[in-house]
Amino acid sequence: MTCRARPPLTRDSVIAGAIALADAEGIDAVSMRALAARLGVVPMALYKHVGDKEDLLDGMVDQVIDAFSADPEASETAPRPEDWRAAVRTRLLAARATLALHPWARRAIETRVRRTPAVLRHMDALTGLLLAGGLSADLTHHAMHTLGNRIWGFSPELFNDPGALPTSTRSSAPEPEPADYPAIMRVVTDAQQRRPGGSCDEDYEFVFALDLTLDALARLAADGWSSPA
Amino acid sequence: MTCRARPPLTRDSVIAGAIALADAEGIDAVSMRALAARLGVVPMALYKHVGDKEDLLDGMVDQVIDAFSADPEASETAPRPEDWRAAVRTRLLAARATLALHPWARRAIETRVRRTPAVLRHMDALTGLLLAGGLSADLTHHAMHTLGNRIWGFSPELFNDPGALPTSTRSSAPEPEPADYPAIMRVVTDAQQRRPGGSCDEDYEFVFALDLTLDALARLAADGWSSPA
DNA sequence: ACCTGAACACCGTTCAAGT
DNA sequence: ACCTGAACACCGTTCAAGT
Repeated sequence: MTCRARPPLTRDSVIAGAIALADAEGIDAVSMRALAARLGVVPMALYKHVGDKEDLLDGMVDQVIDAFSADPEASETAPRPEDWRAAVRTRLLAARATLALHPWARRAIETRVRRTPAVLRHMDALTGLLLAGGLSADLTHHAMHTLGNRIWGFSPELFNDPGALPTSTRSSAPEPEPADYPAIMRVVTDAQQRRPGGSCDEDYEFVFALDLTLDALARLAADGWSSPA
Repeated sequence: MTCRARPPLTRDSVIAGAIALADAEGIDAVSMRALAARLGVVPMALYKHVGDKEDLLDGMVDQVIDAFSADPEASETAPRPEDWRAAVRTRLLAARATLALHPWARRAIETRVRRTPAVLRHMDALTGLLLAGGLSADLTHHAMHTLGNRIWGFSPELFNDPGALPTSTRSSAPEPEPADYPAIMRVVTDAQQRRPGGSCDEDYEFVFALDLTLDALARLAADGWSSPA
């Protein structure tokens, strides 16, 4: 006899379970076995719904990106093509807001190699905004590369240890002394005076880099930049 | 009786072995057990020289970065502080050349969280070039964040599948049709006409983004930019 | 000081079988 | 169609022991 009615698994419910697990316990806790246990099922049951673990991770990223690539509001926020900078900015900040809900997604996106539908949809929307803004196809291409991972709403982590900056190897060798890195210390000291909390304001750095890039691209576009050779 | 004289392991030789293994078979082939086998030793012998696998990976990244953070020529190439843009450019292209020899290093760097001595040395040298060039500590800080992973000589991968662009989920759902992504197709078609090989010229994209960023920073510095509020 | 052997608690994935 | 059980070939790491 069937003991308890359990809604049958689907690809989406398996992926949603994996996202919930990653949100709760981090991406390292997402193993096929742990996910199966959480869904009240034997590990092998998952393989009817996802091809393998890579496919599961692709699905997780796709489902998260869907939240902003589906894009309910982008059509309202970019009525005029000449506002492409504002439109791009809005879209990338929306991506950033979504990603903030799923801290594991940043690293997961970096390691994905497959281009899933939601990923393509977001990239296409962004590319479309640049083209509509009057950038040439060539300049648009370079613009996408220059934006890089910032199209997903995150910047690379630079000083990424929470808290203290200089950390060292576990064994051997001289411990890194602050005095050995005077230039870094000067910058860090300045930043700490400006922001007593201590570490970097990642949101500010994201916007700074984004606006710097968009400004520079707008200038190239206005100058009628075209590829050398 | 000792059968064959084997030079005793050291931390550096263990790490060098891991780098050789990663170069030959990829980073996924680097397991403690496979590395031990390659070094003709039992897995547990490694733990006398590295703390754990994380420490091994930190060591690998550190040893690779050492190749350009040790920096024999940088002192010659940046004699005049006002040439900071050229000096930064040279240093990052050197980093890129080193990284090209170790394709696995890109992903390894992205996942590292520890700041090892060679990492700090490179960051400090770069920070120093910007400060010497007359950028304020604050602007230098934002510059480092803006450069992001490009300080290690790589850009984020955007269309990173070798060959064809649109790839899909393994199962279910509509296969992504090129027609669904008209903006991407326009850009890709344009790029392919320009470069019949097909895919992106990663070297060109790296330099494009780097110069765009350096130009924009130089302009801010010349305008005496300072942080709002 | 440096290396070994056996064991523990995990992985992802296959295959053949159940309902 | 969907799920199960047992097994395979791996992991990283601990502990107590060897030389």
